[in-house]
Parts: sequence; structure tokens; C-alpha cells
Amino acid sequence: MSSFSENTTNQHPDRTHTCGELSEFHLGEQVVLKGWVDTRRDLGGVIFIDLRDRYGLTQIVFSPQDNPAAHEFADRLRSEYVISITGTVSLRSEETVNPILATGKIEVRVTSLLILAESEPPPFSISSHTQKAKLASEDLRLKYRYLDLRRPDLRNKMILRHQVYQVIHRYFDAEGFLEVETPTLMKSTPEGARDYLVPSRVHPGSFYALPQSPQTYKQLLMIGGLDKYVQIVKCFRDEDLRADRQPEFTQIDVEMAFATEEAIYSLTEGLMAMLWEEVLGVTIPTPFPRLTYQDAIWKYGSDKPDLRFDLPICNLSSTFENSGFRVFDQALSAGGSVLGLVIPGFGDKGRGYMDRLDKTVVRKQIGAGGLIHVRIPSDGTPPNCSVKAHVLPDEFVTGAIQSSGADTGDLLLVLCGKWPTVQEQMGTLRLHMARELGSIDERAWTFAWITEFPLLQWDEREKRYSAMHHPFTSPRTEDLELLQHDPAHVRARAYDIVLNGMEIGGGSIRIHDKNVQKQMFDALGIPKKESEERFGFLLNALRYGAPPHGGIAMGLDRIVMLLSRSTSLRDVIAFPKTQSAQEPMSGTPSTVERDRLQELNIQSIPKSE
RNA sequence: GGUCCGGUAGUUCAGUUUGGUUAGAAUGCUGGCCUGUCACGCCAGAGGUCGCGGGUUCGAGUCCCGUCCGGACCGCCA
Repeated sequence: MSSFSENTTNQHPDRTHTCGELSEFHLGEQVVLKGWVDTRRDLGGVIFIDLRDRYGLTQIVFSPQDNPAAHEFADRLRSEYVISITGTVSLRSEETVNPILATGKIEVRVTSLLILAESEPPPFSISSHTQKAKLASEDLRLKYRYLDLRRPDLRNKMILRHQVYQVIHRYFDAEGFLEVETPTLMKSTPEGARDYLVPSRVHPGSFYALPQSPQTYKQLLMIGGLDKYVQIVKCFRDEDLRADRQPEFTQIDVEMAFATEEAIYSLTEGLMAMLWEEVLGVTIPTPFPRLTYQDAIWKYGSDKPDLRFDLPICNLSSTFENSGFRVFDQALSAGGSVLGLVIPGFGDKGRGYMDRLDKTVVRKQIGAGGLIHVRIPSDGTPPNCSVKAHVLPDEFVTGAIQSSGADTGDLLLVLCGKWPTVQEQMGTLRLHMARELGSIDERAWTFAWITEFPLLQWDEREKRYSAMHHPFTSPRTEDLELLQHDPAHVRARAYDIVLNGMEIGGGSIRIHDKNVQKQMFDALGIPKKESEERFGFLLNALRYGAPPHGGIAMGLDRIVMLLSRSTSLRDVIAFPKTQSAQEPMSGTPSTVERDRLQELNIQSIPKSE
């Protein structure tokens, strides 16, 4: 075999090892490694290369003593060249051991080098040694995603994601679940998020929709007697993006016949425990604590409360009744609330701090009307309320301090407004203050179930009720009679699973009685004809012995994001989309030929203005 | 649809507050030297549509208007 050459033939020796596995146990062995040039240290007489593949880094050495021709040829090597080398594993002298590298005790002395592919200088540094602070912009890295994927950081997240898939398959198989695929081209349902539509060539003017979730299909699988269903499935929602929202995302979709809430809870808890155990080696306590929707909103101002810290919201509505302060009186007489939040140790904050908090945080970021605060100095001097005593008498301020439990040296923040807006605003403020206090334990894993969601919510724009979860969610039996005359107070058999303040899944026990399903459509204001047209197949199915059933859908991307401590979904998806739903590498979406539109019987109308 | 932040060598950034000579640094790149480095080191060199368009001005990276791209958030997301 020639000791050095260009890649002129189809032949190159088989890889014997990866760049992550060689150690002192392989001393003296002749090995073949393949990989990318990570870094090159050319000392003139001797050349060191860190060779990189999926498994790690190995230092390889080109020295004239081992093979003069290979050493001379190695002069050509540059970053990201793909090479194949043959060499001998040798021990490094004690003072040249690299303790940072898994393979740092050894190096491979190269006797033969083959360049499999050259590389232009990459547009950004992708070396394993690149510091986080010097990372190229995400924009650029997305454009060259295949280069970004070579970085250990991103690659390890893909590996972690793979591990998550494997645990899911094993767990549900052991629990007796069947993996069933549901259609990707399905019927559009106007309820809920905007659909991605696919025009039908065969049926001019008709469209398929990509699934927002396989909801109806998995219910039909239960009616079909498959008993336990699971699928790792892509879902699509044409809504604006966030750090934790992509237009296409992956759900762990689960449905069980004869399920109760308790069955779903323990099944889900078992999966989470296994994931955390096998992926992170962390034991998480089960069962998870439960919180009703009402309690979550009132105490934490969110239906996905971050429970890694306490900092509860207190209701000061009764304390401030008839206070004479117009802002409070107006809010209360309109059926709203006055809420307080105690920030321990912030009672000595200055005027400037309070002004900034009010202006930039409360008004600008949170969008609340304005912040009222009471500072209780730590030196024992009287409390200092931002509303003067002739407008809000002292007795009410004292009362608020007492009922909120604020102490000397604390700061009491007060917001007022209508339900649930003010609760949610206070919830955002709670999160902000927790970050300022530094009271969020970044290493904690705090799971919780949120239960007893309302079945319906009033849609101000449409002037009708809409389903909070989806139209197939079962009301609680004891609330069923309210559906006619007090729909807002009907509680659903719906639940969300929350981790560290992020919703990672949600589900419900479904309606399996066709009369209840019809009542539900009535409550949603969907005319009989329309419900027949849209969901007739489901209503039909409910006529033929539908078992009680229920399930859950978990956001796989979000779970992987949390497991890998990423701050964006984009970091755990191989080819994600940007905030404007584009994919910068391939330039998706793009226009198509006029012919192809014609074939589909559709026309593109230019956007006006 | 809205609010806010950003866009300057290949890359990461400074320079914009207060307009003024030839737009800097680090890193990468190219060439040279170097036999134990490990983000090697030393010397030299090349490298710029200051996102784009318009305006104000004697003069714009800097001020104004518009626009595009990226990001965070609000609306939206059953």
C-alpha cells in the first residue's frame, strides 16, 4: 500500500477504530482511523493533528522518523479535510499526556495517509475546541447546518435525542402498547391552530391538511379495539414561532382504552422516570405533585407554573375593598382583583430601581397598567408606599402588609386588573423577580400535573365559546348539567404535565358518548349540519360501542430541550426553522413553477400593500 | 399584526452617545521559520458594498425615513 496519496481510487482501508475509543490497552496495535482534521499544529519537524469523528478526538502524529513521505504530504492538511490514516498506537510520554482528552494518554503515529476529501476554509470555526463565547451567529450556523452538526455540542444533542427515542420505544413496548402510524394527509379541522394545507391534484379545489395532532385517528384506534396506542409523530401548526415553538414538531402521542386520569398519570410518570434515569442517570421522585388550574393561576399566575421556587402570589382584593383609591375600586367593582407579591430583602431598593421596574418591566415587557409598591426598610423605619396616604389611607397599606405576610426589609409589589389577565401579568412578574433574586435552582427538575382545566373559554373575537383543550375532551360528570346554562364553569377531564415552568405535555379523557359529544358541539356553537360534515365519522363511530378512553401527547422536542439544558428548540432539531418559518440552508419555502400550480388548480394571489 | 434588541474584514466584536484625515482588534486565511505540540509559538502579508434603498449635510459606519434578515417577547398557538 502506498504511504500517501490523493483519493484517486474507490479503495481505502476499512476503519478499525473510532476517534473516541483508543487507549493504553491498544498500545502497539496497527489501526486505521477516519475523520475530519479538527486542529493542526505544525511544528516544522513534526505535525500534530487532532482527528475528529462522531466519537471523539484522537491526536495523530506525522514525524519523518515514522514515514518521511507521509510527513511531507501532511503539510497539505487543513481544517475539515477528510482523511484516512494508518498508524501505530503509542503511549505519550508522561509530560505530554492531555488529561482533557478521553484518548489523551495515547497518540497514533502515522505511517500512511490518504486524503479522502479536501475542504475550503469553513465559513466559521467548528473545532471541538471552539469556545461558546466565540460561536458564530446562529443565522450563519443554520445556513451551514451540516457543518454545525460536526460540533460536539450539537452532535451530542442529536445523540441524546436518539437515546430518548429508544427509551420511548422500549418503555411503551414493555407496557403493551402498539405503535400505529396515522395519516399525514388528513382532513382539515377549523377548530384550533391554523392548518398547513396540501392541495389535491385529483380533486380540484379540495385540500388535505397536515395533522396538528392525530387526535381523531387515535380515538378511532381505541374504538377499533387496539386498546393501547403510541406513536412518535410529526405534527404541524401554522402559527408564529417562539424559542419553544416550531411549525413542525414531534409528539409522543399516546391513547388508552378504559383509561382513567390516574392510569395516564402513572403511565406518564413512569416514562419520565425512565427517561431521566437512563439518559441523565437522575432519579426523579414520583408521583408528581398536582395542582388544579384555579390554584395554579391564583397562586403562580400561570397554567404552567415554575415550581423550582415558591414566591406565591397573594390575593389582596378583600384587603383593599372600599379603600377609596380609585384604581383599586374600579378594578374591584368590575369584578377584578388586587394581587400582591412579596420580594424578600428588596425593601431598601431605591427610587431609581422602582421606576425602572415599573417602566421597563411592568409596563413595557409585561404590558400591565402600572405597578404599586410598598417598601419596608430594613432599619425599621415606616413603610414607604408609592401611593400617597391622602389617596390610599395608611390603614389599608398596613392591612396589605399583614395579609401578604411581608416583613421588615421586604418589598410588596401590587397589581390590579381583571381575571385572568392580572394573574398572568403577576405570574410574569413573579418569574422576573425570581431571576433577579437568583432563587431559581437551575439544577432542579420540578414536575407537576395541572388538573381540572376549564372545558371552554370565551373567544372575544368570535363571540362564542371555544374548547380550551379540544372539542373531544370530556367534561367532568358532575359539571355536565352546567354545560347548558353556565358553560364557563364546566371543568374538563383534562390535564397538562409541566416541568420547570414549561408545558411538556397535555391530554384528557375523551368523550365516548355520542350525546355528550353532540352537547359539546352545541356548546361550541357549531351547527348540527357543520358538525356532521366535519366530525360525522367520529359521531358515527361513537354509535357502535366506543370504549371510554383517554390519552396524552408529550412534546418530544421540549423534553429533549430540557434534558439537554438547551435554551431553544432549534438546538435539538437537526434542521430547524427560523422565527419566520424559513429554513436558511435550503431556502424553504420557495416559489414553484406556474405549471405546477395549474396542475393543482390553484392560483397565487400577490399580497396587497 | 405589534414592541424591543441586533446587522461593520471569512468569523467574533469595538467604533454610532458628540457626523470630520487612510474604519480598528482578536481570531481565521496566505507565505516563511520551527522535532513534542495540544486553541503550539514567532515573523511577514492579504483581506471591508459598515445589510439594502432613499434623505439631511460641504461631509454619514455615525443623524432621519423606508425596507430586508436574525433573535426575544406580546397577539396567536383547540
